[in-house]
Formats: sequence, structure tokens, C-alpha cells
Amino acid sequence: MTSSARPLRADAARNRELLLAAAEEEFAARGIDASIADIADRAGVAKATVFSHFASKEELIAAIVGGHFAALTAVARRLLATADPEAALSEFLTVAADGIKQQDLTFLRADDDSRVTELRNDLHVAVSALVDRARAAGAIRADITGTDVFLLICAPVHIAGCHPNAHPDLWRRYQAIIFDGLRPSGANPLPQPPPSWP
Amino acid sequence: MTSSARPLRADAARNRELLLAAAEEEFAARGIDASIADIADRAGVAKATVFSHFASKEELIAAIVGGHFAALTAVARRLLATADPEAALSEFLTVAADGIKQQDLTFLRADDDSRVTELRNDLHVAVSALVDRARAAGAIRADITGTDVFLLICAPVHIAGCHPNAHPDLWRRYQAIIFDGLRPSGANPLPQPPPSWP
DNA sequence: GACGAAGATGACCGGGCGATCAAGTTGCTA
DNA sequence: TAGCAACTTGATCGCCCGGTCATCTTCGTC
Repeated sequence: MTSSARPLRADAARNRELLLAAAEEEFAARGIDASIADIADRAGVAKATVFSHFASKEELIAAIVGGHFAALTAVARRLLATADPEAALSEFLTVAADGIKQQDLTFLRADDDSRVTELRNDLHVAVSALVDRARAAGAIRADITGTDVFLLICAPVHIAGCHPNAHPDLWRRYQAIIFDGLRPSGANPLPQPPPSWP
Repeated sequence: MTSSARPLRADAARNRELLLAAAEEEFAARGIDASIADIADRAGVAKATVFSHFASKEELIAAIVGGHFAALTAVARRLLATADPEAALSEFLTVAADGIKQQDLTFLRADDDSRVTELRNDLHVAVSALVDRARAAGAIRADITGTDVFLLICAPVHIAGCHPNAHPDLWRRYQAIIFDGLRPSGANPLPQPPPSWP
């Protein structure tokens, strides 16, 4: 991801990937409070190794979140080149939700100033383009902005997560409901103006 | 709330209310990880006093969450007696979101078996009644259940919370969008069946 | 106003956490 | 294959948290 100046040694590069994967799984399972010790155990390395790759826990989280942002941005840009604007937006929201299903990690911790903010802004731009195109095609109502959709990305997963015994695909139901709310047909005026960004 | 056998001493009752209020504020400000020490400080009592009123942190949280559930249930029941079914449902969602604006505390920690589960089920029943009436009146689409709306309660606040500099009333915008998605006009078939409860 | 019980308090404990560091090990290069 | 830098590691630190307890204070009652 980050093409740093010096190439990483072979074992170090392998451990770094192992750590990122383990951290992703552990954060998905235990939430943001997953301990560095557990992550190191899962990766099969010592705890101190984690801190030799990431200066702090926050930096580790930033690396994961940044990766998510970058991956989603790539998806959005690819979909921008497809034919059907409505299908493209719908597909993006589906891919995003499916990827985020693990944890809301993605959005909550993005407020600390860093490279992550830039990656988040990149995603915001890409999503806005997708939304502008869908709006121009009449697929979504006129008063919906890219920022609106950006904020709505993780809503379906969160909603389904409120259910104590949710089916793994329940979020698709709420995504469909929200998407219906975004469509022009039967749209009522909104009580609040669209949010600015950021 | 809990009409226990022995009446509380005057100072104890006052401290209990002080503690509940302080805990609510502290949890709202710092999230579920707010410390007992900070709560005690805010209430102006010693840390040990907290544990003389609530056996554990979980029990304190349960008391707060239970209070929210009970209050919302009362609101739902009252609205069930009003004239307009659509306005009643809309009003309920507004009141609920406005009250929850502080923290999602309400739903996340309700899975531990206790009296809270019962209060949550009471709320579920009351909301379902409100939804059934709105559906019968044609205000919402036929494939939406009480459980759906129950899960959707805290969505608007969560969505607005993803914005780094959100206007305090931004959640109203997303509530309106979601409510439009619940309306019969322009409804598309849902990809997933409604969830059972619980 | 005196007395007993209900309650409040500060000191304290055990544990888990993020983070550090000197010492040991391993991969790369010449 | 020798040597060095890059990397890993176990031990350890300081901190904060939830929770406990003996002791002291305060409320309610006669």
C-alpha cells in the first residue's frame, strides 16, 4: 500500500501482512477494543513485533482503515465506467456494505488527522461522482448529495447489527429500504439541508 | 423505576439519581468506555458509592438502558391512542431518535440476559402495534414489520454521527429519507425476508 | 439528643492494557 | 561464508480500570 523508500526485508514484509490480517480479524471479532496481545498471538508473533511495524495501536488501525478506504475508492472508480448509473451506485453500496460487515471500524476512527483523512476524502470524491451520475440519470432524487450517500454507506450493516440473532444477509433488506428512500418516486421534501463536507 | 421492598434513605435516593444522571452524561460524552471514576466525580460522590448502588458497571448500564426502554415504551403507548397512524409512527421515531441522540448505548448492550431484555421486548411489542396500525392505514408498505422499524429506530442518529461536523439536527434528514423508504409509493420488492424476533 | 442502622468514603488490590528496551536472532549482501 | 544491519523477542514498566473492605459519617427514629 505505502510504497516506502526502503524495501522491507522478506520476513518483515510477511509479518506485516500477517499482522494486518490478524488485526482485521481480531477487530472484527472483538471490536475496537481488541488487544494488541491478542492480535500478536493470532499472527503468531511477539507483541513487541507489532510495535516495530506500527508505532501505536492507532497507527495500526489507521493502516487497516486506510486500506478499506483505498479499496472502496478503487471499486467506486471502476463502477463509474460501467453503463447503468443506478446499477453502479447500487452495486457500490452492496460491495461496501459486504466489506464493512465486519465492523464499523471504517468510519468512526477517521477523525484523527493523518493520511487516513486524505484517503477518506478520495473516497468521498469517488462516491460523489457516482451519485452525481445516478442523479443525472434520474435514478435518485434531486435533493440527495454525494455526502448523503457517503454517510449512508454503513447504515444497513449497523441496522442489521441491532438484531440479536440477525441472518448474515439481513443488511440487504435495509439497504433496499434505504435505496427506495433515495429514489425520486414518492419523495417528500427533506426537513434538513444537505450536510457540507467535511 | 424499580419499586423495591425497602424505601431508600433520603440521601441515598438523591445520590442514586445524581449517579444515573452523571452516568448518562458521561456515557454520552465518552461512550461505553467511560470510567466509573469519572462518573462518580461528575456526580460529586466517591467511586465506592457507585458500587453501593450498582453491583457492577454492567448493572449501572442496565439501569440506564432499561430506563430508556421504559420511557420509549410509554411514548409508543401514548401515541397509539392518537388519531393519525402515520403521524403517530413518525412522531415516535422522532422522539426516540431525539432521546437516543446521546449514544447508541440503548441497543448494543441489551443482549445480556436480565430485566432489560424484558423491557426491550415490551418496547418491541409497543412499536409493533404502532407499525401494524400504520400499515393498516396504508401509511407504510405491506412488507415492513414491527421488528424492521424497531431496528431502524437508532439508524438516523448513527448515520448523522458518521459526519465529522454534523449539524445537531442532521439526523432528521436521514429519518425523512428512511421514512420515505418505508412508504408504499414506489416500493420495490425486498431481497431478504423480515427478521424474526428475537 | 442519643442510638443504631443505612450509607458514604478513601485506601487498596489484581489484572490487563499500550508501550519500551536491551539482548538475541535472522535475512541479505559482498 | 562472514559480517552487519534489519528485525524479533521476552521481560518489564507505568497506567488506568473495575471492584472490595474496614472505617467513618449521616439519616431516621424514639
